[in-house]
Amino acid sequence: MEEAPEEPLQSRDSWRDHQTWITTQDILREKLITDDSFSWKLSSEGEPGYKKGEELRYVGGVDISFSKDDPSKACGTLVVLDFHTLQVLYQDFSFVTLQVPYVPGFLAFREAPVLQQLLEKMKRSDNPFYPQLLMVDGNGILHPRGFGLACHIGVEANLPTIGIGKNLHHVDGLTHSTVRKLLGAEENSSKEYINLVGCSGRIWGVAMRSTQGSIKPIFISIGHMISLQTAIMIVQKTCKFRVPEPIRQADIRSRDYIRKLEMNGKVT
DNA sequence: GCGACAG
DNA sequence: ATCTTGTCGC
Repeated sequence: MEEAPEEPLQSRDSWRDHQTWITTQDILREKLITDDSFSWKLSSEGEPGYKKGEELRYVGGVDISFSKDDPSKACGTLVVLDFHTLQVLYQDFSFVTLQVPYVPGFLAFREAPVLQQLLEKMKRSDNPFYPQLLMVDGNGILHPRGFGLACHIGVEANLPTIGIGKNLHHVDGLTHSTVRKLLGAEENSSKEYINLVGCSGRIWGVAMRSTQGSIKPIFISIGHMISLQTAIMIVQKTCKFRVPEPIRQADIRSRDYIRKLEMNGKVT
């Protein structure tokens, strides 16, 4: 007669968190700026009356890598590159234990805190290399509620951001096969990128062949305070390989950092 | 109903 | 995200 089915306590809690997260995203999204809203210029050449120091120079990149032994141990990384030379001017790491799980659509609640802390540390110390623009390993508005990790960090740090996805997050009917079809289409064969138009007609970003002849695209979407057109241009100018340098350097150095820790047995 | 689903 | 070597080609 003991028929009371085991109350799924954990699912009740995670449902509550889930709703809180959605509310948070909806509130923060009201502050999102989706066009160019920065003081620097892209091409200072020939611009009448531009002031030196106003052009884009410091481009940041953030990424997180994980321990292979303990998936909750992670290394958040922030790098800043010179926009023109693509040389790394600054790097910083934060080794942390993450308590929040990865849930598709809620990546920011897992990864944003560490990355924001790295930005904050740089700003507090008035570091001259503080980024004028940040590229994020994860999507911007290409997200179920139009507010991915890049938007989240952009709004909370009040910084222009661009979202870079290495895989497509299925949104508004966009699928892997949709993109394959579009990129493979004859009329698009010469284009470097194609708009990601969902069933609703909304443009969520672009799929870009960042390297000549590369099959696997990257997915660019706006984060905060930047237009898609400008974002595309900047990504193109920072791509030596498939992934733009700020993201790639953050990724490489982040893995390197965590690998060295594991070598010294500091993780396990 | 089942599966898909950034990192 | 992470587990993983060599290998084919410019």
